[in-house]
Amino acid sequence: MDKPMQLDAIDRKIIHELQRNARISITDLARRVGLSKTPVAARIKVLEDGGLIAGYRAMLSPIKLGLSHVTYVEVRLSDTREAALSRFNTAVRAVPEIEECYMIAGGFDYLLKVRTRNIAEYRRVMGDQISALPHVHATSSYVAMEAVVESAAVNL
Amino acid sequence: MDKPMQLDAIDRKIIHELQRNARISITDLARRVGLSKTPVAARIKVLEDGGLIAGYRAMLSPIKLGLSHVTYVEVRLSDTREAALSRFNTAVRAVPEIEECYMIAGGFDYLLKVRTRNIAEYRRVMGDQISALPHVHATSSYVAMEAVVESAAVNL
DNA sequence: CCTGAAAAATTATTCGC
DNA sequence: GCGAATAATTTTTCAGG
Repeated sequence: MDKPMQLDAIDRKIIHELQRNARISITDLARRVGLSKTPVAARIKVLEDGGLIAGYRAMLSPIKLGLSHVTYVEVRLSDTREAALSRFNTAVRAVPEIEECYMIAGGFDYLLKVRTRNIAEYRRVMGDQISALPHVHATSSYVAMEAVVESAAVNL
Repeated sequence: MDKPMQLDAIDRKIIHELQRNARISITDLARRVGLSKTPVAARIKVLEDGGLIAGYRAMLSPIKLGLSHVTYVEVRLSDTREAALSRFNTAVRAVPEIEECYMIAGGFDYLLKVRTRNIAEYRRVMGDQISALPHVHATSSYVAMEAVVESAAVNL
């Protein structure tokens, strides 16, 4: 699961279309990329089996779900040895409100993106879940006021 | 496009399944939520028309695409009047390497998530695109070393 | 490696209940 | 909302270049 795959122009067109609409039929897709259905179906299978296409997902509107509160949380750990980092990573993955988590260069900090229904729920998640993550030493919260670009497609 | 929709338990099951696999058939979906196909198809249409389901997208592996470099950029503007913010927002949406952009409370800062092929490309994007965004006064970059949680599903 | 058409399998839709 | 029947598409397969 780590090396880039070799893609030609047609593969790129295919993933571009599938990123725009995961439910497009092979018939439609073949027409758009200028090939017949047979090779298009075969290429999709290669892309899926190779892990480049990791799945197909419905995009849900957070606002329509009432999940409009986004906060970024900077986390500093008290222990940054490998075992501690590993424990932290595992625990983070078990908190569903954490939509993203990256380890940041420079002092072994983490940046979390947390999505909740409102501030009250955010406080609860912060107090109950995030503060309780292993080895957390300090946190700083940055509240989002407006989503200018949200979960954009990957730039091909 | 702004008020939360009213959902019952079955709607929630439907969107949960579609978030897991956008290509599931109505036949399968109906079986999983314990209803017949007719009402499931009707519910999906309501969810789509209401904007809760915003679309269906193939999830691509950034690593397999060779797009493994993630940087968060904190941006401070020199002008935070409404017209300036609006200009900035519009310009941000035109940069495909910017995957996310939120306006952050407290001093009208922005937080960008930028994805590139490598550091060299990041420097180019930073120099050519981000620095050139309207009213940018200063930026700070935070390089991600590891993706612990990446583009997780929305927590239902 | 692709084409094109035929065949086989599924799927979505439309009813009356 | 159910379930069967219809109708429409879709995926797969295969011979041929």
